[in-house]
Amino acid sequence: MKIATYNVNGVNGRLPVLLRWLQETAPDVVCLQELKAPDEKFPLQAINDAGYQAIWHGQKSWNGVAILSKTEIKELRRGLPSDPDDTHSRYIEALVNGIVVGCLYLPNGNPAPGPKFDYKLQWFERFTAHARGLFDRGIPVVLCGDYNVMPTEADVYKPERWVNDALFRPETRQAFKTLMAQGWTDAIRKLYPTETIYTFWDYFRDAYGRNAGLRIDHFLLSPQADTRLLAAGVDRHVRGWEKSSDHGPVWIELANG
DNA sequence: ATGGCTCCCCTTGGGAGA
Repeated sequence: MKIATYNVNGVNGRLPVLLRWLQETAPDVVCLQELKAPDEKFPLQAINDAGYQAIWHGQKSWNGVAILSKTEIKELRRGLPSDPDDTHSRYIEALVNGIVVGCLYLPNGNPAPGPKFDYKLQWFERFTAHARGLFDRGIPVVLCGDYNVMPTEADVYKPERWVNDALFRPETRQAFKTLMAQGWTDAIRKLYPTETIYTFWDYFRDAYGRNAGLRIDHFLLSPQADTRLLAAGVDRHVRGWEKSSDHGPVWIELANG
């Protein structure tokens, strides 16, 4: 069973690239972030025609998350618990094939310090509290998406340039560590502990051509999912396509349960 | 330190992204 995550940076502007990638790699489940579209503008017909069911949580202009699946998908929740006033569409969760799949788009948080950074850290705490509950259920859980965190210096092309950035500040890395301390497995780092692997290359200065990237899209696995991990990777070449997102798709392969 | 590029919007320049 192949599960992928892809920050599309605009689901409608990205539709040709998204469909091409779906056809080429045929994941069973796909988590999308940054739809940048309200619910009524989600391109359901094209996604159905590509062979996927979908649930989505949209928002005009910003954010927005979705889960696509080739098989039956049961929505478990949209939005995180504990802040009904949060208007950002950044989390959606479903049960697919006996696996809980959480799709997240963690806030960027720049500029830091400031209210946006505060919101990022608060969102991170709410997410970590929710993750605790999922972890304690003792079932296969996959939490994937754009975490907007480079966990270590190995995940940044030039760490010294990013020390004051909201994606790499000590508070942000500490929040990620606190989450991981619950017992989650970082799928990419488990299989490739020391390799340089990026999931994002910005649009400026030929960052992709220079491989000046960041690893910010992650797969966290509960122990019951981790024991089924067969493979993981980044579809790096997709970033080189015409009209690409600034992120590349990331995926894992799990053994059948 | 800045700005480079690309997305979105009741667009034509601004906010946000990372």
